[in-house]
Amino acid sequence: MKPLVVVIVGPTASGKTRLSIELAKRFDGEIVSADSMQIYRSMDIGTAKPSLEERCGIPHHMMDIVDPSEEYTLKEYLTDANSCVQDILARGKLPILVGGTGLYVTSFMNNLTLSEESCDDAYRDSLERDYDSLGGDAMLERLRSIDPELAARLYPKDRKRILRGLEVFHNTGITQSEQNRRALETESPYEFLCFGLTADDRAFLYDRIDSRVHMMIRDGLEAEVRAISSRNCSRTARQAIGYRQFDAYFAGEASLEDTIALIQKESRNYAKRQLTWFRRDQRIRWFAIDRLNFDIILNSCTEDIAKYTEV
RNA sequence: GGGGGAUUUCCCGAGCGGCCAAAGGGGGCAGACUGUAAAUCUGUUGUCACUGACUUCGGUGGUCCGAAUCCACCAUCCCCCA
Repeated sequence: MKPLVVVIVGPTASGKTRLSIELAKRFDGEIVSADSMQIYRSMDIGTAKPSLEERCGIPHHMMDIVDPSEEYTLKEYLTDANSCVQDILARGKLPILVGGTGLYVTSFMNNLTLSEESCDDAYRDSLERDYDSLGGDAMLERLRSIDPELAARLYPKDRKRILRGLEVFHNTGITQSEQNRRALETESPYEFLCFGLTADDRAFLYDRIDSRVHMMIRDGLEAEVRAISSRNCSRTARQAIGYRQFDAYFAGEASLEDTIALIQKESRNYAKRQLTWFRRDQRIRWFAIDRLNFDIILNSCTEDIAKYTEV
């Protein structure tokens, strides 16, 4: 029988952290974060990292492992998270993968294995310059000549994916389409029990998001962002919601009130995208946080896990 | 008390007699997305029996073959003079 990994997903502010900690207590588990921003040190308030008290002594992995000045990508995540999980299992504990970064979670569950890629910053810069001067259509054509399958799926405006497609081929010598096929060939060595948190009433979730942003401000988000933005952030860390929105405010071009509203809005939009991503995954067992109270959800999850561990 | 301006679909905002269910933006909704993913991109957004019909552009009543667009009155808001 494959070792069990419990997975908890859902949009921001749906209560993943709380559920994961309670489950960890019950099953002697350890948390493996699947969050692309909680990876970063000193980005605590804005990424809603659980405090030490909240963690209740439960070990949390894949959090605070990288400095904001460093880039961090899927490839690294998969290697790091895998060794975390193996380590936890080796110690006889239950790994609980929890996070809202759909790409990370899905890739982990599907045991995506990516080939080595040597980074070429000069090439990347030249691609960006070409895109800006030649335009999206020309770059999409360029991609079509090496990876027609990928190009067929993209629009000229999708700068990021077009350039990434070209870059991957340049760095590895194999097209992204081909690699994606190969990457999915091996099945995961783990058995997953996957729980999803959602809300039947979207407004309910959005209210929680809005008030959570207010709490972050109250807890000192502004100072945290100030401290970080004085250093140079990597292009991945810079993408975090709750941080980049302060730029206009610090430049004196926006009020704090507007900044808060912007962060709330972007968080809501993000939650919507997370839901869209996770909704298509048939392995997830969903719980509506606005219909079921926390204990009911916790007990359902507990039963499911117990069922698996007894066997 | 007198003079001028405004009122548009969820919001902002264009439209100034037919090509207007009404540009554009925002927001919403839906979707895609397995190598920067809290990123990036796409579709949709009056109603319905949906290649057509119906109800919308503050209200009422007119002019006209035809009005969101012109006229009259009413309502509300803004500005200027007193």
